[in-house]
Amino acid sequence: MIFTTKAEYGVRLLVELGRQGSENPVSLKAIAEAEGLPLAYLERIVALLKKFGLVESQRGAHGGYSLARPAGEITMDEAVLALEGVVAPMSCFVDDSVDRKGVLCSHDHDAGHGCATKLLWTRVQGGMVEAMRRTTLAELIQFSSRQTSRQTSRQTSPLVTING
Amino acid sequence: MIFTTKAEYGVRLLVELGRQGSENPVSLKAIAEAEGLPLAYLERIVALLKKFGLVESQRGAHGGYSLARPAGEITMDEAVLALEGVVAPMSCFVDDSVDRKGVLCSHDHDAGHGCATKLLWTRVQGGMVEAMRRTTLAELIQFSSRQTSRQTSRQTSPLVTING
DNA sequence: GTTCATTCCGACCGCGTTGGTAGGATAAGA
DNA sequence: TCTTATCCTACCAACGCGGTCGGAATGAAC
Repeated sequence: MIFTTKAEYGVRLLVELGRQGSENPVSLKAIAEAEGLPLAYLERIVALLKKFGLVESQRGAHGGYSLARPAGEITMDEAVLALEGVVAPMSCFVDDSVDRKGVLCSHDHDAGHGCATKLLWTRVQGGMVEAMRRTTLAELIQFSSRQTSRQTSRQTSPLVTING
Repeated sequence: MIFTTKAEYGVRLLVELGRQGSENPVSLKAIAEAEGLPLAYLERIVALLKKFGLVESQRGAHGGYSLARPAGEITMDEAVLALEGVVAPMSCFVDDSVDRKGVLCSHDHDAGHGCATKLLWTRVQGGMVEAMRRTTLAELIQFSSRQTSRQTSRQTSPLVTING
């Protein structure tokens, strides 16, 4: 499994928050009951989202959480980054779009030829990040509302079956 | 981290195998020493590749492993599938390109609206699988050979930095 | 100003997976 | 028959995950 339940629960939490509108903050208890998730665990998860500035909190009675921005301006790469930390295919993987020293890798001992897997992990990460960046929270809210009705015709990516 | 060292070691093993040409089989010991990887662990990893039909083995003295197919015909989605098993973003994620029942998800209890994260995970998996399918073993071999020379100009995907 | 609902915070903990190791059985060339 | 290699199973420590617990701080309501 790629992501942990932090990403799953956290995104669902965001969706639930966005679904409520932006009137008054929603308590975690309400969300936990609506989604059937453990409250104490959700507390720790929402802290990640707050630290990253995706949600705002109101303490005390009638307090709760609300989106810090409109759902259309929250992309999933932000959310997942906040929830899971840096998403990298491999522990040795360092994105060298910043520091261009060629191949930064713990396996550089095999002198002569560089890290053989670098190209692969770069592409994989690129594909994932691109998919997350073009998905907004607003889309997820809309998607989860019109479920079970008609089939979503606009399939953005060809969806190759891997587990079949 | 998305993948475990199985994928890392396994792909490096394949690259090393492809680099040797297809004359006679290469022993794991040679690969382990070349890549600085634990031999006993490599044995278990190569077993996965063999079970999936990506490598062939020759037992006994002067035995070893060799690619079952030309490197250009081995795509990385096969390799990763053999090494890591089914790659899914989330444990509840089921690819419904086969069985179209709408949203198959363990979180279907929230009646009315479907699984909110389904769209996201579908896109993420699609992006990953696509990236792996278009990457052949031959590419990795070629890539790892011309390392440290000039910069690879043809960057297939825009590679957005996420950990910056 | 007490009460209650809520966010906030840190410690704890069982469990499964990961990344190895150990030891041997089997096969085949010299 | 010795050596080199694949094969196979069991074992193990360390770590992360998913979750709980207990208790602060905070603020609205009465």
